[in-house]
Amino acid sequence: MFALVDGNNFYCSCERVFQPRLQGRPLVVLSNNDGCAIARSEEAKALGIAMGAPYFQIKHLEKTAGLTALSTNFTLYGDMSNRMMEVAALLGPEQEIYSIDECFIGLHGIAADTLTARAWRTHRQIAQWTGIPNCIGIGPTKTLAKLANHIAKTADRKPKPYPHILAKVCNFAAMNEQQKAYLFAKTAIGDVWGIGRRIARQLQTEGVCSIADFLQLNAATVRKRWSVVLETTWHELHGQPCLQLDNQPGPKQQIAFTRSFGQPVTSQAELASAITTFATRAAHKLRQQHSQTSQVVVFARTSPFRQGDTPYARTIVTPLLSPTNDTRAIVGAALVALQQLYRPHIRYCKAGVLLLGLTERYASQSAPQMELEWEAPLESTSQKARQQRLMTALDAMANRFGHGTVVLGPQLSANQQWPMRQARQSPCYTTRLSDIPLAIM
DNA sequence: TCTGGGGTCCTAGGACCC
DNA sequence: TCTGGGGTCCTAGGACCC
Repeated sequence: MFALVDGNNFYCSCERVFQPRLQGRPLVVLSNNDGCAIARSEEAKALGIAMGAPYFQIKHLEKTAGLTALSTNFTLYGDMSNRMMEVAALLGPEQEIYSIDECFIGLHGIAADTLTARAWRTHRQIAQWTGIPNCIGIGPTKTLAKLANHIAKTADRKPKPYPHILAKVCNFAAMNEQQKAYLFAKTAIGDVWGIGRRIARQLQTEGVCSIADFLQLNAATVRKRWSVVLETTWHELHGQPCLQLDNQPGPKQQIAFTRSFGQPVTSQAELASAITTFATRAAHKLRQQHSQTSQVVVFARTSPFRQGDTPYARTIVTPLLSPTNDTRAIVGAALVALQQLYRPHIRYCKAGVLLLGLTERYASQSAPQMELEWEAPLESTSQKARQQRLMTALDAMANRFGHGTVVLGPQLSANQQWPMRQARQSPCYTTRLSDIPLAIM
């Protein structure tokens, strides 16, 4: 058995913990650059604000409907997430942290008839100890646990189609076949984890609208007509587990640092400044997980929304001679790519750096890829050691004093217009001494 | 005027091998 | 004029997730 624990409207709920005046009122948290709504309170949803709605289209609701819009504060959300996960972990012996606001819990060894009561206790503990409202779904597969969680959330806020008794905590294992059949018939196929808009539309044109319809299909047909991925979902919905709990995720296989610009960027120096920053940050992430990269990808593009601008988008992949974790080598490769990519008179609105072909820095089994080079000898061991000490020092300064305390030259070469707009960010209540809230007795 | 960021997995097709 | 069969590895692109 699996449980899925999920914080409701997570970013909004984190803000409300420290600003109780936002309780019961429409609230959205905006994406970077205060671009669009990426989290909405129930009251904001009731105003008809869609996920991803551009801020400039909903701004008027601040005056007319009491809407509050906040910039993202990932430091706060990350810390609140850690606290929620610690409490959620008490539900069972194993935990997979699936995203910032949800985790799977492996429930093996726990008596089936105690599961629902146990989940209710965890639900209340998370609410009481962290202030985050949450829902818990339980099922014999991960997909069914996700589905149970979806039902628990929906039943909590709407009277239809699910009975209110399933609100907040929903346990498939505690239901009889008739009850399950009712829920499968009432749930749209697109609400299932792993079935996105594309596949849902294709299924609907074949007359498959509900989960019940989908379960009627033949597994082989599903695989042939769609994919092995969808067949997995089919088995999981039938109660046959295919997806394991992954409680020890390995290092990431790719690392990205990309940003939209607050204002369009046209000059090469400014773009080089941005790319240098992005590559520096990506290299920092790379070292934090003790990896090295063998491919640096740089892209830049115009806005898909601005009509009248000449559309332009290019991606350049640069393979490296040998894997590295050195910021200077990664920035160097990225800037060479930028020279090939750059065109004047283009209004760039988004750019990024991706690191691919990641390997473990200290992998003992395999010998590292070496350079075949006649002229210059390979870097000496002492050079490598010095280089690593330099990177360690850079990371220590970034971690202690912040990114941008020490930077490579190209990052400074332009008056930086590209940093993000974040006009309305809340304090880092839980992670910065000066931001800790005061309780006046 | 103003529209996010960071991931994973699978598959088809090309390059290359013997 | 006529030109095999069976593999692996890599990459780009598409689908999905939060």
